[in-house]
Amino acid sequence: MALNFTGDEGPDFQPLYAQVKGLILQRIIDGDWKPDEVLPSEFKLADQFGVSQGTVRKALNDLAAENVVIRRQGKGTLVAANNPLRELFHFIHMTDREGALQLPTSSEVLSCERRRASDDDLGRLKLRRGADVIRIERIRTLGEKTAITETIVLPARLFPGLEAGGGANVPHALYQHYQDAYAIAIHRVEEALRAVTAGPRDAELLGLTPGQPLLEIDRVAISLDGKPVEWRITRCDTQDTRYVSSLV
Amino acid sequence: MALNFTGDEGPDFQPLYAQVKGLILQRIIDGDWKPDEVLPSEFKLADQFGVSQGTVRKALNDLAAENVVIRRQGKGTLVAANNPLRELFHFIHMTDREGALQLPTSSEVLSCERRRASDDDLGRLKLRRGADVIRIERIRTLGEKTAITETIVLPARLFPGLEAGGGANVPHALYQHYQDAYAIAIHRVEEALRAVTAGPRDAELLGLTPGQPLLEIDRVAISLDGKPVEWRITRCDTQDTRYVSSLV
DNA sequence: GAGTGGTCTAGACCACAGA
DNA sequence: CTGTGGTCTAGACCACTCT
Repeated sequence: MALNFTGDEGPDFQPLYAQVKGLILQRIIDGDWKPDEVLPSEFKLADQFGVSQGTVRKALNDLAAENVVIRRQGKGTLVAANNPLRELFHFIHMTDREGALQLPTSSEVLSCERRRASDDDLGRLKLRRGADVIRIERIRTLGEKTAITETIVLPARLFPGLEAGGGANVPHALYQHYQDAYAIAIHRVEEALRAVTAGPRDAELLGLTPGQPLLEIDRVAISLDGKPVEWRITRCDTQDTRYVSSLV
Repeated sequence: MALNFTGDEGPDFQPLYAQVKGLILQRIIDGDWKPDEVLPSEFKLADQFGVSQGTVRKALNDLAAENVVIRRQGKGTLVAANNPLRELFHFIHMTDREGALQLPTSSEVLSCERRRASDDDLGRLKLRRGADVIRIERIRTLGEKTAITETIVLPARLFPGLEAGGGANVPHALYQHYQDAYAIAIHRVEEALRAVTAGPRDAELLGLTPGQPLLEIDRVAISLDGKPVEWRITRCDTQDTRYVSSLV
């Protein structure tokens, strides 16, 4: 066991429960336990790691607070999966005027191709110069209306073959696809918002007149191991919708 | 002690630690312990409530996770105060292009008056028909530039005298003022964003040409006891700034 | 040195899910 | 019925803050 017990505390000392948490997280990242699978019980993990059940419990509760696992009494501790429900709770922020969550209902891929990463791509996705990316353009509907244009940039190395067929393989629910087809779990997203004016292309795609205001959402999606794996720019008509953000 | 122990579990049964948490929260709301004051130690609270120290600990840790209190080893458990630092961490979302937090540096009150609440005011602040509100209009600077117009609506009953002198008493840091002058602690905010076009008045105040896009932030601030106490509409020029939102 | 919260352990009983 | 996580308790030792 590689755990630090009291006595050999180095400069990067971590409490036992944090070490246990890290080990469990690593095994989830490695795919030892896959999404929707049940982890061993607290007592079994405690035996494996040579710590008390209470210490494992704290580690698991921390991971649950970070939405890495889901704990259910009587059932066990599951690895969180990027299913539509999770997406709704964690990654959807658009609502209608009354505040009810609006999940995009469909999408149409306009283009999908592999190309050399631009400087912006390199910066956002922390790639090395010369890396390739897959770039997808699509439009999405919110409610009844085509209200969203999206440009999605992915490291080509992580998503081999995704660009095949010009986007014929690209489903609507991308995060679920990343998980199921590439074993990449989106853990959290960082978003930066601004107001922009619709250019001629946006206006045409969304049926607006150029110059109308759009909400631009610049989102980087971060995987379980903390690396940026998707950069997405969403432009959204907010005449009938809102972006909600409830913060403490 | 009004605590439910095992046996008299009604339909609204709550675990002990949740009951203790509620009692502590209520005493903070009542002002028994004021912002920046130290609560009694875990053992003293455990004695007062007739539970074990571990149960109090869980209650306090929960309150700390909700930013109601701050726990410091060796020092004690403090009631969270709306100081500039807290404001920066919890309520500021504007950054510059590089992502560094931009806190508004100054403000100028344009108008401040008491009036009958509009229908929108009633809905947002959950007031009864006929209630009065205080309505403040001001502009704020971000970095070097006047980039923000704000309309703030407050229930007049909660903030007596705030409108005196047409806003001469209205300082820049409002949440701190609510806390210090009116004992009202802003606990969290709910925000809804959309993109709008600058009207003639916005354009004039911010030095823009009408029609330019602005980010509109519609924010309701919620006090510790869960009631809406401020409604604020912020319009912001996002040419040089971004609104950040980091969500799990 | 005295007092605080932070960590770790051990054991008890309960509520829930599923065979 | 068995096994799971949820709650509650009790006690030990450590790290930090302040006097």
